[in-house]
Parts: sequence; structure tokens; C-alpha cells
Amino acid sequence: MKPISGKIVERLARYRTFLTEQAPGHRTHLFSHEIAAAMRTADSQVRRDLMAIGTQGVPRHGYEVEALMEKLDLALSLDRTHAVAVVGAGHLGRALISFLEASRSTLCIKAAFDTDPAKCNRVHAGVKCHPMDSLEAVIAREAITLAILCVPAAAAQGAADQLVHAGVKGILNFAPVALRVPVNVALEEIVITTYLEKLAYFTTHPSKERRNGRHEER
Amino acid sequence: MKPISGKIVERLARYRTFLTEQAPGHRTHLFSHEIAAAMRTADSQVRRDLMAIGTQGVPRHGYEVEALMEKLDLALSLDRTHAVAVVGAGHLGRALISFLEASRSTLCIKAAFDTDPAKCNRVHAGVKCHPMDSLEAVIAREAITLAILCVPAAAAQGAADQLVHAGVKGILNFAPVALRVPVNVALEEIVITTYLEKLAYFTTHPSKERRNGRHEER
DNA sequence: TAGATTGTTAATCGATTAACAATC
DNA sequence: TAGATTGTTAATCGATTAACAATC
Repeated sequence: MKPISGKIVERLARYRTFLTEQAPGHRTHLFSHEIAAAMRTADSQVRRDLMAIGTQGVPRHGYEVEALMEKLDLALSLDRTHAVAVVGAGHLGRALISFLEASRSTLCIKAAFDTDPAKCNRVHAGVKCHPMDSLEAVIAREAITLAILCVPAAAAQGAADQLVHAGVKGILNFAPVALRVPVNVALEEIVITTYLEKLAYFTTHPSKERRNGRHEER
Repeated sequence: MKPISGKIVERLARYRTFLTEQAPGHRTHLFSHEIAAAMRTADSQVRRDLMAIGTQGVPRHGYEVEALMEKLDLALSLDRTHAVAVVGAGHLGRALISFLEASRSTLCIKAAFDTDPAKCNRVHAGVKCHPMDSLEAVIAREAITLAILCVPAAAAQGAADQLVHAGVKGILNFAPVALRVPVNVALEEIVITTYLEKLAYFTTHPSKERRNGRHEER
């Protein structure tokens, strides 16, 4: 399969969410323009993306939902499970644990970590919290490859270094800091204030005609 | 000031985070290449963005941090406060309240809302939780323009409709649903599983040479 | 068959990077 | 002055959209 850009992967993940949202068995097929409408993109965009993962549709019938779902899972490597760690078991960390445990099974949270001894060795939503010193051992034992970082900004780089050293391959960072990680470790950043600031900008500058991110039309 | 694209606004917000991160008074000036290094972009990108908001640097001295900060605040309209509501006072909602109240003051959380009567009329981190029926009244009273949506997927569209009807101008949606809102309401989506799925993809497809989102190099 | 939709290529659009003269 | 950095334009790159022949 050809290399797929980050943008495409992101859209594929969103198509997947949209498909799971549909009442199962409600529709056996969907048209590219239906998916496009929900995603606020062009139908040709959808067809192009689906082409990239080798999906075939049928003119006048659209794409078979079940087959499409399978292709998406395969492309996103969601056919196997991924062991995830949550670092920082404060409000946000625990919220994410409950949230993810409720929704998804292929992304499986195997452990939480925190410096605070009061939080350690307790279980939240089925996930045990460990002290930071046992991070390397637990990550190896549970074969954890992904980590969600919800520690305070000041502690983020240190925690990231520990994670990288322990062999984690991808980090989702919630701390508002510009992290440094080696090239071979994937990094995604969700800085919530950035999104709010973006909203603040667009609500105070109601531009006549903007269409960028996926934050408007319709 | 010229219209600024969503991408640029996002980067401006990130520059701002980076500047606040710097020890105050530690450096009076910064070079474009220094900011660029922290953001993993090109220096010409930074200069171009700063030009867009009318910032002036001095050759061989760089940009004055304090002046730059002021320009950024002005451009992002962070010179005034924005009243924010959190809809859904579950784990995630409460985590976001604590998180934001701790960090930022121009984005000010004025109210929380929840359907669960057990959560209502209680105060979390200085923010009172109201029942959903009083949403319109409270939003009007507190002049709330932005909302963070942390309700379960099934309730998201309904809550969004209520918010729009109450006059909210921007929504940050955490529910994994494709929301429909009018064109004049700004919408940002943070679907956490999408980010994790993106990480899962890139960790299992360690492509020789990818450089998309801002999720790799260095 | 006629009509709608796919697969795919070509055209457009926007965003990023490179380059370099002006400047301190 | 020489050297480094800015402001800004031109070149490149990638992503999105439009268009349309092939197909059911």
C-alpha cells in the first residue's frame, strides 16, 4: 500500500467514526456524497481517499459499509490492539481513561502512571496507576507502544524522555509545551487552549468568507 | 488587518504558548529561527506569519518578546476576555474546567451544564453547574460566546442545537460525532480517538520519510 | 436505454519553502 | 566594514476540487 499522508489518515479515521455512528445494519451501502456531506468535504475527496486504501465502490450503489469498515480498520491497523499508557493521573488523565475505556477496545489502556504516591496503586475504571519509577518495567511487561501525556507542562519533557527511553513509539501530548522527541517517535499535540483561541479569533473576526480547517461551512 | 487563515491562527496561538513558556525576562528578543526550531517549521514561515499581524523585527536582533506578545494577543483578540461554558459535567468536563481555570484568564469559564440533577447546583473548581433547561438564560446573563461540548455522542447534536439557539458563536466539540451547525457558528472538533488512531497508523507504518501534520521530525 | 455514480486524471488552489536584497 | 538576520517576492510543493469517461 502506498504511503498515506497524515491528512488522509486523519480523514480515514473520521470516516471510520462516522460509519460506527450509523445504526448498524441500517444501510448496507453509502454513497461518496453522503459521507462527504457528513464530513463537510467534496465527494471526490472521499472517493480519492477510499481509492488510496484500495476500496472499491459500485456505480449507482456506492460503497458497502461492512467491507469499507474492514478496509479502514486494516489501513489504520486497527485490526490489532494497541496497548496504551496514560501518564499523569490527574483530572484529565482519569477522564481520558473513563472516556476511552467506555468507547474503544482496539486502543486498550493498560496502565496509568503518576508521581503522586497518593494516586499510585489505586485502580480507576479498571486501570491501575503505577509510580513513575516503575514506568519502564510496566511498559515493557505490557508491551505498551502508545502513551497519552497529561502531566503539568513543567513535567512534560521529562515524562516524554522517560517514555521514549522505555520504547514507546507514539505520544499524544496534552501539555502546552513544545516537546522534543526523536524522529522515529510519532507525536501528536492537543493543546486545548489553542483550539479555544482559534474559536475566539473566528468569533470576533466573522470573516465574510472563510473556509479552512474543518471549522465552518454548513 | 487582512483575513488570516485557520492554519495561520493556529500557528500564532502556538507561538503565543511558546512565548509564555519562556522564562519571563529571560530573553528580551528572539530570532525567527529560534521560534521556528521550537515549532518545527521553517524560519521563513515564522517571519511570514508575524508579518501577517504587522509585527516588526530588527535584523540581527530579532523580535522583541514583549511587543510580539502584545501583537499576538491583539491579533487573536485575547486582549479582551471570552466567556466560556462547559456542557456536560462528567469526568472530561470537570477535568477541562480545572485545567483551564488553572492556566488561562482571558478564556474564562462562567458556567457548566448537565442533565444529571445530581451534578447540578454544585460548584466545581469555582464553576457552578446548572441544569440544561436554564442554559439559555444563563448564557444570556453571563454573555457567554464560546462553549466546550463534553456530552456523550448521542446527546451532542441536541446540546449543540441548544447552544446555537442560545446565541453561542463558537463550539469546541469533544464528542465523536459529525455535528451540524449553522455557517456563522465556528466549530472545532477534538476527537481523541482520531489522534490515537493516527498515532497507531504511524507507529505501525514507520514510513521512511513522512512529514505532514506536525507529528514528526526531530 | 437513461441516469446516477464511480475511478481517475487534469486544473486549481493554497500553503510552504527558498532565495535574496535591504538593513542593522 | 563584514556578517547575520529581517521583509518580501518568486518557486515549489502538496492538497483539494472539478471534470468526465467508464460503468452499473
